[in-house]
Amino acid sequence: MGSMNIYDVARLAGVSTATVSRVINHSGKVSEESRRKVENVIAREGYIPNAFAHSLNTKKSATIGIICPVISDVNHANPVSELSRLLRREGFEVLLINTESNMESKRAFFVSLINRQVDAAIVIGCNTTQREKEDFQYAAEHIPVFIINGRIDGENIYCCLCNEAAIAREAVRLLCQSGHEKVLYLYDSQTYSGVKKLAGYREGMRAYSASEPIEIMLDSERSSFYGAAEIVRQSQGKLNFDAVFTADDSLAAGAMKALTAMGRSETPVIGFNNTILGACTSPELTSIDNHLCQQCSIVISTLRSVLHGEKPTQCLTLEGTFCWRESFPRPEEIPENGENAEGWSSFVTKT
Amino acid sequence: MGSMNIYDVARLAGVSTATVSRVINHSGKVSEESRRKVENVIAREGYIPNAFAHSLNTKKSATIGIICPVISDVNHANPVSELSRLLRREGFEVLLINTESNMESKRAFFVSLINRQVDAAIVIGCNTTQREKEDFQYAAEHIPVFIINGRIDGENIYCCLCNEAAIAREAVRLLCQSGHEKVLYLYDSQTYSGVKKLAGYREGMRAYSASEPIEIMLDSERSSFYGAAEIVRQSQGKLNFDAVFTADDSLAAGAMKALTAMGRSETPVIGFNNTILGACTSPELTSIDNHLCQQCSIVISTLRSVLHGEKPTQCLTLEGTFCWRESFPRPEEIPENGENAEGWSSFVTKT
DNA sequence: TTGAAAGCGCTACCAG
DNA sequence: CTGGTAGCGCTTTCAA
Repeated sequence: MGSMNIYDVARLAGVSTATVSRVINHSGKVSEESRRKVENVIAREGYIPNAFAHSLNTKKSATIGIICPVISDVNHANPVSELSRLLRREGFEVLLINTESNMESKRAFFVSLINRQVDAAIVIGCNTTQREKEDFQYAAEHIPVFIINGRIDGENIYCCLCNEAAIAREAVRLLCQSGHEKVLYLYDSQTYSGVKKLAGYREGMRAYSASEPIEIMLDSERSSFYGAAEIVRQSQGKLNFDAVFTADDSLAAGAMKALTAMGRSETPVIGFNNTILGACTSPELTSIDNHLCQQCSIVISTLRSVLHGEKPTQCLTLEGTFCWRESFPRPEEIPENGENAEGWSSFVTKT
Repeated sequence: MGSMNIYDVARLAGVSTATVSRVINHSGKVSEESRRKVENVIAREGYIPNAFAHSLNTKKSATIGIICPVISDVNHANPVSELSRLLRREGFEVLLINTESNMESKRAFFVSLINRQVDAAIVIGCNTTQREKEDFQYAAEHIPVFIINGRIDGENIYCCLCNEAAIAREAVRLLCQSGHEKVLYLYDSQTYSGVKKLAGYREGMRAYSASEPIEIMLDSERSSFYGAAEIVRQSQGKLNFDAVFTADDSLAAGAMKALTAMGRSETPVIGFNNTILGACTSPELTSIDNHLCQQCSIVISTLRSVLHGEKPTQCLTLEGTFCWRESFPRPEEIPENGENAEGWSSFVTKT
């Protein structure tokens, strides 16, 4: 049974608990014979050490907390999957907190993680409120905090994000310069990332379009797919747009569904986040990849170095890239004066 | 800083650690004045108790382990989301293990959870191998084990699942009786659930079709969407089928994509698991709902009663239901002799 | 209602 | 290389 402890093992193996501990943790010198005796007893009795007692001494739990807003959203599930894969490889377990909402205060979640002695917290996305900033700084007084696809500056806080504003602006440019200046923008989140995308859209419209921005913010509590479909359907005759750009593929998929039903399937549509949804729709969806997966591996390597006592760069930014599909095929290059739109590789910049 | 312990709080509040402990855990009698003093110190100093030291004494961690094969798969992300929501409501944290594969031995994962003293393990899906069975029974010697959408019998193991074989058989019946007897079945997993669906398909073909089963198992390591699309495309002129039934919506979506490209978009298609994918495709996908979400809440209530020392029913089975959409509209009812195909509600049966 | 003190299971230091 | 032992931070008798 599971009710065996290190004293039992020591007794059965005829050694001290100190020796058993050394064998279990591969620490210190142990004679071949002692090791063999201890390992035999452990295997025979099926002894499993108590990680709590261990951590109480070492002050390390080998556990990382991940805070994510909505794990059922593929944009969060993918990073959680990638992070847990990488963390397992490094010998960490994952304590997962699904906040179920973006805007709620994270204070209690951080307390929960600190209470459980996680070695670090990784947060997927963040907001732009003052409160959010304070919550992160509070947590960072106890444990290092890492942010994927979001940014908050502060001691002991490390971020990795995508320059989504720039690529959103670029998307608008391409839409406009291919003759579609009335770009409808659909979004449903006000996270850091959401704010940046919106800003990029607005900049793009200001720079390249003769018409005013046409933005619609959907209720983030509802399904983005159905919400977007409904909005586009209702826009019939009211809204005057000739292209659609969205903050997420699911919004784009919904919009396309409605457009097709309205006989406007030729309207250019660009989504965001490059999910599998884009391949399922017809026409297939052109989308923007914010390289979440790569952000994860960057964060993990930053985490590793922080836990080793180093002081790595606190904020890294990737550039987004287009994934061209049918809903807006790659346009002939229309270079902006002097600029070159090529080179949207996953180039890493320090800040 | 976080380096404060219960002794510091006791000293600052002018009471003993026992009293502080009582205040924190709302246990035992504490005078109003002592309580106030302690609470003030805790609030002022931002003291966060060490959950490990607590659990070392109480032998309860208020943590549940969830083992799921591939969290980036929406069929697993949804249950994890629902489970974590329900568990949080009950005061539990979640230790998440993403196994990244279905077939690997779960032994090490269980050990990891037991080592971390979780109060119970919830596993999403399971296999049918002898090894799997042994792993579960091993784990169940230490902690109660709960299975969502899978079944393994044994002491201290509790399951909730959907009668997927029955509804798969029913799907085949409806396809056949509406004039499509050459049903192609696409699948890519050999889990308990996968095996049952396949069995249902075979039974259905035996009972209602004049032709032999046409089954293709795809490589589960590859994308099911693209894999299915490729298989169907390659089947051109080789395979003779007039309907498609798949073990998952993503396979169905891929198949439909290929069918449309081949000018066969009128071919009936039925998917499984009723995901959002089905709404994005065109034509929209008829699918089967195995009520995973409901399974989660059943498992959580079972878990609650097990942790309270009760002995609830060990296995509960739900019936699946059809979600009718364009790819195979609800047929006029074609009752089997005497039977009635109505009533696919989420009826719960005991075993 | 309170506090002293003996653990919970394990680690790590120190002496041998 | 080994073992004795004093903690890690908290809970929980048991007496007061």
